Amino acid sequence: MNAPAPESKPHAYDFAALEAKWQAHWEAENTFAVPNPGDAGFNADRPKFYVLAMFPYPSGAGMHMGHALNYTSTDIPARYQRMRGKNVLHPIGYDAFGLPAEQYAVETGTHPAVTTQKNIDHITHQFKKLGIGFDWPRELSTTDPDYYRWTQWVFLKLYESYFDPIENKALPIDQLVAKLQGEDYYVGIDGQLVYSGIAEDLDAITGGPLTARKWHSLDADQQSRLLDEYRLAYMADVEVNWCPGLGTVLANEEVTNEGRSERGNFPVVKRPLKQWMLRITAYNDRLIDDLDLVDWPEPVKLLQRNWIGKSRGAQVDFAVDGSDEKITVFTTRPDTLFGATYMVLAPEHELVDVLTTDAQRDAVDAYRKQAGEKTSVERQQDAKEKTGVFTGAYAINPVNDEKIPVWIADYVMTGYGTGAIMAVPAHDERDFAFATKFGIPIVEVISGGDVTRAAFTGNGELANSSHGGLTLDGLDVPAAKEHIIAWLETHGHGKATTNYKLRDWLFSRQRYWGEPFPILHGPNDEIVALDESELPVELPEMEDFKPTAMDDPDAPPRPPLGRAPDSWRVVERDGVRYTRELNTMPQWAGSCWYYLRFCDAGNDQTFVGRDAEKYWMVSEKSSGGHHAGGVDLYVGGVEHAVLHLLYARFWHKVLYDLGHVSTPEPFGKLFNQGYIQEDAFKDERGIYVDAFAVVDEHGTPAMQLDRRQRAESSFFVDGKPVQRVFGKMGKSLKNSVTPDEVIAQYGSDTLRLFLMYLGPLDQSKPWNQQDIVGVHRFLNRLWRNFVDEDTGQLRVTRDNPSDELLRLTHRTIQRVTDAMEGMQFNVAIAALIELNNALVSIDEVPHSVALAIVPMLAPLAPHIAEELWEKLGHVAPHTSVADAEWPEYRPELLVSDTVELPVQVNGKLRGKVTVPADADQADIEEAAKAEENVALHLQGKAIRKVIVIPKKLVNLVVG
RNA sequence: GCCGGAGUGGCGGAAUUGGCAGACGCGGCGGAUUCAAAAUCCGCUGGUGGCAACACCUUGUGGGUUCGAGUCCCACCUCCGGUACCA
Repeated sequence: MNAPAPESKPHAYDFAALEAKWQAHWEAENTFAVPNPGDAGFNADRPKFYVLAMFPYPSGAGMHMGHALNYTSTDIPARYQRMRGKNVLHPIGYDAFGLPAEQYAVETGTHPAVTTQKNIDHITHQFKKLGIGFDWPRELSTTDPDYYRWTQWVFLKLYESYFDPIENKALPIDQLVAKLQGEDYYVGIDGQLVYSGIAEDLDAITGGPLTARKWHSLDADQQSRLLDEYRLAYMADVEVNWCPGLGTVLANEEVTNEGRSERGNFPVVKRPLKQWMLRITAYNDRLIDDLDLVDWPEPVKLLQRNWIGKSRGAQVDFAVDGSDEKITVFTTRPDTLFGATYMVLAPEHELVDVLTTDAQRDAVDAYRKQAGEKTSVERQQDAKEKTGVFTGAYAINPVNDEKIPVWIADYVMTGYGTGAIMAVPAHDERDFAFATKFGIPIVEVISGGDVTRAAFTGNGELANSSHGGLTLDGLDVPAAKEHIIAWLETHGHGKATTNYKLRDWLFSRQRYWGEPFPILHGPNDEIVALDESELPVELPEMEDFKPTAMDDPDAPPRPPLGRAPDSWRVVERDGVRYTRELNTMPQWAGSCWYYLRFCDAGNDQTFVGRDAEKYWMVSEKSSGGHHAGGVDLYVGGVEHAVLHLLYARFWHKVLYDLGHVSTPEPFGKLFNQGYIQEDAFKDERGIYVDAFAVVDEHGTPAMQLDRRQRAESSFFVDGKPVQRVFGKMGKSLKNSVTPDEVIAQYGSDTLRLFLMYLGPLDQSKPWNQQDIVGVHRFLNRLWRNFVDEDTGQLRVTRDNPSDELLRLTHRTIQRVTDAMEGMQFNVAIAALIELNNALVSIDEVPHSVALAIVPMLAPLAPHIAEELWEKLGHVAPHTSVADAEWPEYRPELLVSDTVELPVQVNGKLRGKVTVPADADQADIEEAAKAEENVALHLQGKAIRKVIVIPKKLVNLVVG
């Protein structure tokens, strides 16, 4: 890229100098640090505005254009709201734990803390070069012990709490113990708690006096295990994605569709391991219901609802022929029970071994082995071609006592429902495909389709559904559901239930670079939580923090902290040797509550001070009860729609239940900004071409060279077709531009404007480098309108603007203000350009126009706005434009005695009339008919109807 | 397959929410400056016809509601994103 041409004029727009000047000023003055309630300088009269961009992972590559877009898009509303007179909290931090830093450290032999700090310094410098107005004193990193001390503290709160089913909220576990001691609860079947106050028929619910027990009848070990069943943080044997090659478990999203690790491409196997889990499923309903409280994009809410996946249906018990076992299934279609012609268990289902007959054992074992080795891609391919094997066992359909075969098949999964289904081939597409393949009977129980050809899943009238005293025939689907569920419940064959897709959150990682758990393990496997006063548990210094890779997928995991020195690993208390928990928390942990820490980042007494939390998190609207409060504007990519945003809501609700925060939801308003796409292009020889010399028309990208390139190169030809490659941004693909390069060439004001001008903020759009000159020209033109480039004199006059300019100015104020409120920064910039273009032809800018345009520019292009504001000199020296008032839209200035109306004939514009503003309809009608061009078009035709929309238009209907 | 989002000039995109479609920018064309180019500045630029004034056409396709539709309703097509045997 060419260096900027040397400026010939002594007072030309020198972005490099003035940006450096104002960045130094903001830094020296701490302009964007905002005081908390109780601090010096805190102004309680101002409303608050808490705006937050999802904090970055500080990678070695530094900031890319997506980051620049994200943080500019919060800086603009932050500066705008500040000018609207609010106390604005706009903080920044770093989500710095995680695998990339650890891997980089392993490769280079540098400690992750060192590389992390280096990366943070780099990105911090880039933020400052971009001119983002962050509240720097509140800066934090999740890797800082002063921060993760409180992450550990929240974990303790989770561990020390349970979810009370009656109160529908988290309570301290002590309260559960008190209730159990007070005999408010029985311990029923499977250890579930039964509240004695609501149990009318206790025996039925608790499984009878033999299984229902009181707290005191349990020994100490049983008591503690029972409590563990209820804690929000608990240890359990769970099926996890175990990656032997990396020596760690992986989250689902870290596993590719091919069943391999995203990093390193190692095989990943399912295996049961004892891991920490968080009971997010206790909050299923509240996580769904409270979405109504927040102002989020509907698609994101929907994504979360689908992710939680609530479905209502019934549990039905099927007796097994010749056995005491029963198979429990979940179904959303209990109305089709009479059409159940076989059962399917997931291959991993615990009853498979018990039920399989000797004759079928070999076939079943072979199938299970093969199913277990299937990758998810193969499973997907099997979605059409069903596989399975008969176990030899038969179940008994409770509604008609018919014997139906029990199969195993991998189209039924362990993870959902009970891992077993009743199969109704007539009314379920998957069952239909399976039954057709294996010759299982298809019984139609709902009319309306042709079940010899395809499953019918719609509503219709029940048929073939009578046996004994039970009949569903003639009912429609919803009525049949209701009827059959009542029947199942009275006959003890099942009950209405609700099922969720969401699983509890696997919270252990076998990694070094994460938060250590505040947990000790005793010699008898007992779990001991540390006391708050013992936090933080700092990561030990270690030479070798590499995860242990292994070949044997069944070998026990060996987390890196297992190699920590004994001084860290072993804790002695009262002569008993305890070992610290050796796993660390996943990367999501730190981001679950960072927005709270920003309210009171320096507090070393508590995770967030009461008053600070109340001030920043409780919005004015939330007192009305229709708004959840929380962060006023949270901006980030949709990729976090279900993970981070769900996890954070869960933690927040626990903290809310326990009385530590004031709002039920963390993020009142969410805005998803789009991605910047970085296309790359190859020509026919497979050689990457400069992405900036490619135009894309109708999806067929082709070379388009500008005049200079055409002159220079005989090799590349205009119109030569090239192939689009969706490659990663990078030098090798010739499509990479860093913010630093653009800032060096055009300045950060230009970059900021350009990023916003690319298109609507919530849409993804390609980086189109050649367009950048447009906004750069705008800033240059603006500068020239205000400053004489030869003398440096301000070209501003005290004269009043012309009516036309005054009108344009106020229309611009209105448009820019609306655009700011609606996050339509591209529209705001367009309006400012239009106003600025109107100034080109006049000698001097009227003072009143200057006082409108400069503040409006300030959130978007703050450096040049500061410089011009200072030159305007109508404010005290060293007062930042950031403290200027937003210009007021004064519609009364636009009121005119007359109004110009478009006149249409049959809906087509034929002329214009100017009438007095207070003209009545008859006057307007007369004027319209008299208009020259209109009269021409009327030409004697009869006017059938006249539509007059006051202050908008006149339409004459003829013919 | 299901769910969600979007289709407007050569391109990115505006359109006060039913009222002059194409703001603003890029690109293109023409001009100024320059020895020449880059950069910069000025003008023109949706399509078709016409020397012109002007006329007609135009918001993915087809229909509908309305005095009037890019905007609302119905059907369809295409692209992008999410998800995937969830019983």
